[in-house]
Amino acid sequence: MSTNKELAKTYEPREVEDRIYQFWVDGGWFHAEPDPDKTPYTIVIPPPNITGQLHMGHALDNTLQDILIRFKRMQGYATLWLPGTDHASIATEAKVVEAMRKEGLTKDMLGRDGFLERAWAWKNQYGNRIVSQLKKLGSSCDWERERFTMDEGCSAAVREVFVRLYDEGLIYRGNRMVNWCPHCHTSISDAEVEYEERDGHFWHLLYTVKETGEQLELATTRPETMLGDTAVAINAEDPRYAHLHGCHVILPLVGRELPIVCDEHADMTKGTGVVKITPAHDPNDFEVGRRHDLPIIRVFTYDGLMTGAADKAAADELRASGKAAAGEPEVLDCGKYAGMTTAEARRAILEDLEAGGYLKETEPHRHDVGTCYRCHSTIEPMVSKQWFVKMEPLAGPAIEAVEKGEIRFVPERFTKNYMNWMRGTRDWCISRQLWWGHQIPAWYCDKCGATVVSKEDPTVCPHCGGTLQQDPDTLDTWFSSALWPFSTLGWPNTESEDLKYFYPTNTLVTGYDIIGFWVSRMIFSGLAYTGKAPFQTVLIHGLVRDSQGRKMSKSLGNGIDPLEIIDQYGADALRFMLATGNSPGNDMRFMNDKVEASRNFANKLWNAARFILMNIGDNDVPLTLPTELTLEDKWIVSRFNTLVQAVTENLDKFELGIAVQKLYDFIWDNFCDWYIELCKSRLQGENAGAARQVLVYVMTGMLQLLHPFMPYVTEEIWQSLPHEGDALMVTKWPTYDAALAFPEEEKEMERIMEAIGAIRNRRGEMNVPPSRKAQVYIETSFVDTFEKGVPFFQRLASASEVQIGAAFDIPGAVSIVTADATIKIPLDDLVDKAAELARLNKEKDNVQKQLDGVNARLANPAFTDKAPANVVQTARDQAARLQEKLALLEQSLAALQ
RNA sequence: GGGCGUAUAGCUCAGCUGGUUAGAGCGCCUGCUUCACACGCAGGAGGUCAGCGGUUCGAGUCCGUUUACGCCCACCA
Repeated sequence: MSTNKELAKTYEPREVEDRIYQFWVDGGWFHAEPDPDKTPYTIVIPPPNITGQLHMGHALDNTLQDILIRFKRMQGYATLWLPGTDHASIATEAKVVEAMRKEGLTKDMLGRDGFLERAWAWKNQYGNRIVSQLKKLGSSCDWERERFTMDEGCSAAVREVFVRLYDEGLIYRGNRMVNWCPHCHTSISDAEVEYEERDGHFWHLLYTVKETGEQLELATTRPETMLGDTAVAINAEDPRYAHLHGCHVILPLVGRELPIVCDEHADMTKGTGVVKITPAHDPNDFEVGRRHDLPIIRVFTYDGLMTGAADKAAADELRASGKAAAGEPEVLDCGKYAGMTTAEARRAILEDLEAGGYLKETEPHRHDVGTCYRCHSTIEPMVSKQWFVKMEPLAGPAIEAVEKGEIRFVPERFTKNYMNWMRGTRDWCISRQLWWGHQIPAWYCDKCGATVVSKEDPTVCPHCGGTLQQDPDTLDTWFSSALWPFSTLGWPNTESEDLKYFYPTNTLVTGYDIIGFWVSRMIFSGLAYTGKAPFQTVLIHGLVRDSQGRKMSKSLGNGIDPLEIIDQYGADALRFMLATGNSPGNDMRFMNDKVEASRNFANKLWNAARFILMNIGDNDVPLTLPTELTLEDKWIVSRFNTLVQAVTENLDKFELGIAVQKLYDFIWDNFCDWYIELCKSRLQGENAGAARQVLVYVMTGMLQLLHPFMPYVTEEIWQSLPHEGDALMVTKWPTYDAALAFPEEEKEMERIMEAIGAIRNRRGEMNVPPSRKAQVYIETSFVDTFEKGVPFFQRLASASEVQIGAAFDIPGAVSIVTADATIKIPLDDLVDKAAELARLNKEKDNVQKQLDGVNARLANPAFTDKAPANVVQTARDQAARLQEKLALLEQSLAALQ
């Protein structure tokens, strides 16, 4: 079937993309089903947040995935690219709260159910935006399988895992030090804390020793925590304070008596060697507190204010009721400081300390401050009752799987990154004080205080029949993301056909910035719950930066909208640009020039197709190669054959940037600049049919190889060329064919091309316009080869007539020497004899220099003995060629004089 | 304090397991209304591959070291 039609002079992506995308969708070619006759190839998408808008990072990530998927699909795999979105608990909740705020509403006013209703409405309204944006990019996802981290299946998987881990003792609840974001009003995991360097101070305080009356100097960066101090630590080995063992200090402003404890945490070499201990608000101090069984006194509220009488009363009441869990902190009524923000309290406390003579010194100090990854508020370390996943038993197998090579990172260096993360990680705080997300499947009995953890919602307490309250908290978003590779395929139903067929997945494509957040958690989750590594290869890419190398960010306003780029240059140009000049794991800069170059390339291809179509006209073109191939046919076919092999290999090795470069070079340089030009004379003559066949054959092959990178333009062209089948995207990927390798013809053709290049070069240097044709005499021992090239010299080297022979006596002619021939062109009137002489001499020197170099190597026995035979042979051949060229140059020089 | 990355043409970057004279795009210079394409064609200039040392017959590529920049991790009062 062929559907020839006129193509516009320039490629107009806007008129093509949506139509082609719809055509693919209608064809059902994105959809995958388990097929016993095929091998599966699966990628699960890193689910973008429903709050998100497509940014360059998504564009890169999804372009890479689509390239791999389209490649594998054409190779005949049962290819599944499973799409979906992430509920993004904190981000979404913040958006919904913000929208409510504008209406004067708060969460508390709506209540949990009312709030969730609004959140779902928000999700339904905006959650699909990113999906439609992914489609714009050309992503060939199986949209029939689109998933959401809070859909029924994913939620079931979450509960299954939670209950299982709880039963195995790997999930526990307790009062621990967590990172508290006062702004988002929730705990966050260690991974979600970002450290920022900020200016601060060391405040040197004086605490009076009760027993001796001496003043103990200690430094702190956070004086507002002093109200919660429950001890002062010194090092047992410190001779300066040996006499204070067992003594006490009086806490300034508060008057509380604190023990002086000996603890390794106190470092003799730092400051005065004395540290104040605030177990409720510092991770180190918390540990010191546990070692010495110190009271934990909380002085901040969860809103980041100083605690007051009401807070204390609430805590005391809990305590009195007997329901307080182990390690439940006491709460201080901060008196005059109550209700202040921590920053206000810091100022007030410092003033009071100074007034009381307790502040010895203030010293400027830069230090790292933990901030919330979302809102960048300063994190308050707080003792709080949260749910945790015990990491150590899970990390072991996850480390092993990578060590054993079951999972491979590309590039490999990120293995180290992963290992560091896995080895160093502490227990994972998974509870969040949010409503949007998976509510923790734990219930507490009002009556007997029992904790019930269950997959199904229980109605009454199984122990005493009392009423149950479900834990109000939700799970960390990453808890469900961690299950994504299998929860989306039907797990926990292990009989699911999809799960059996498509899992484990093959390749995970993501940025290095979420190895800790996501990749590592998927790995230990997959191993723990399915017994299998969730994927074989993790292809890591870098960040897309702005043209100055800065991270694209909202606050800088330097982000570039991929959709605008698509609108302006086309999705193919954007994709091609993102895949070009980039190696795995490295950051890249976004530059308009690069997109433009890619757009130009798409247009080049388009015009090559136009040329072919124009020459096809009404003729039928068989989709095979003609029986008789000319020299130039064999050259391009053989080169293409090599290209197929190279590109396939590169793609198999995830060297997408290299593959795309080879395609670019072949299409532009070999095919357009040479082969099409070489064909032109033949297309006018009787042999045009064969030329058309080869043109269509090679063009079709190029379209196939390029399709994963530039799906739209290739499909559009393919549809207008003679073709078989419904769509380029489901044609069979080309394979190397030994019968189409013509190394001899390639060499012959290159001799001719070199000669043409040399002539152009000379004419260019002499500023001879192409319109001035000239006779060309070729002295060569490759007469047959050059005979075949006569029309090429005429068309591409401005030759009028071409003579080929052993020797020509053309007095005053310009002479051009290649390794295979001396070319003489009578352009007497244009020749500056002196310049000609100088040029020939210069070239002779150059050749001589090269020859000397090669000869020196060949004369070195160490080289000839130790270097591989083919390398030595190459050097010998080269020496021979140079020798020959030198001789020809000398002849030309002699003739000139 | 650990770990990692980058340093190649004016700019942005490729260069996989070491092997002829190190490549591309953009920019620059010279020509060209050549019947696909000026989003084009032909030609050209431009690089001691950050410095130093080493391994090797041979190093942009491997090893060591120095410098500059960037990133990640780490509880440092």
